[in-house]
Amino acid sequence: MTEAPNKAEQILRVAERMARQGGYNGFSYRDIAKEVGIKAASVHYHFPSKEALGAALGRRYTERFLAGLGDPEDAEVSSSALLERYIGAFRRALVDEGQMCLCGLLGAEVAELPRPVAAEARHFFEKNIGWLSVVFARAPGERSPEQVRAAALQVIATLEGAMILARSLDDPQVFDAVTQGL
Amino acid sequence: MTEAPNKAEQILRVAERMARQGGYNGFSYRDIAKEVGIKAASVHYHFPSKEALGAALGRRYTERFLAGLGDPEDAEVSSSALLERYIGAFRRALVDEGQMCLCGLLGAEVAELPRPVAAEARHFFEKNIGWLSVVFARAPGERSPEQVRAAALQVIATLEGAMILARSLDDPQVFDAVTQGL
DNA sequence: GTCTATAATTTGATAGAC
DNA sequence: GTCTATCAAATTATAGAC
Repeated sequence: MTEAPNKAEQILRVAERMARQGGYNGFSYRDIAKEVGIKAASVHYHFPSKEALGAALGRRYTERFLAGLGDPEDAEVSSSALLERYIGAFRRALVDEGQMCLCGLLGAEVAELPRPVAAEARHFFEKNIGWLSVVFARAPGERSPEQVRAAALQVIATLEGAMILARSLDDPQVFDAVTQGL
Repeated sequence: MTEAPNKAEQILRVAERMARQGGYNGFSYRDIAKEVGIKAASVHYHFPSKEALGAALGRRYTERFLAGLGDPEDAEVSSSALLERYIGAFRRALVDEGQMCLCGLLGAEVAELPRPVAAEARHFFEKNIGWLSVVFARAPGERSPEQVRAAALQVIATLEGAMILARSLDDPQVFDAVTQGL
């Protein structure tokens, strides 16, 4: 059974969905409140400022995303299977949830975001680079740390771009056409 | 000599720069007016609605971007040189101008954009796919139309993602690390 | 924790004078 | 073409009652 989520959790869920459609400026306290079934002032009780809410969204998204990926050092799973798992995480977000990667969208807007929110977007990517670097370091073949990092950056960039393309062209198959190259 | 731009052109320039930093909801008529040196009401004379302004921004950006790429069938230039030119166009936008690709940012926000604006973002990508497909069809080697299109999609996705990553990590070298894989 | 009430500002947009 | 004046609505945020 899924526990009945508390209000803070409900707010985060609703806000995340909205942020992943329209970005940081694409949702308001009133929008969230209406959907959660409370008043905007009550949202401020849980998240005093929008900047705090935005940062909480980014933090939560990063934690959940990384938890879903599992341990990149797991000896039971091959490095190629881990890469497939990584790609699958983005694919699910796009195809099943019908949404953009939260931190991909925030990253695109990063120049105009409050610092704490921008910091969370950056943190998401640093963590993702770390995870993929472990995977690529495990894969057979000789590679320098720079090459490992570059490979990680290439995968992340391709996936974020694939989501943008698939959504702009309104065609989920575009995502698969792009990722077949990974 | 550069001609003194008329007001509509000045508005478009200022608005584009703002949109490429913060997205469609990241600029206002007042912001633009202030920088151009007129009043917000005067901006409405040139662009009656924000949706119309947003669509004009996308159209203009796409035209300028494609014009800068030149003819993909130019026999004087090799297909590999054309690909480098394509990558260079994104690199300049990021490194020299310090900005995101307008349509990459709009594409990320596409789910919450007014239809005419979303249509321009889509149009940008369709045109880019067309341009790159001509280049890849010219390159040596046997490829199906599907493979050509997939290669084009992969390049575009990688470049848009590379911009997001480089900006989020505040490190232009990330762009080069990603594109060395193309 | 949630509410009402309200503040202060910003937003996109229009009417009409010049 | 640009202005002043104005609008209605939306925005983030706070104070204080319950």
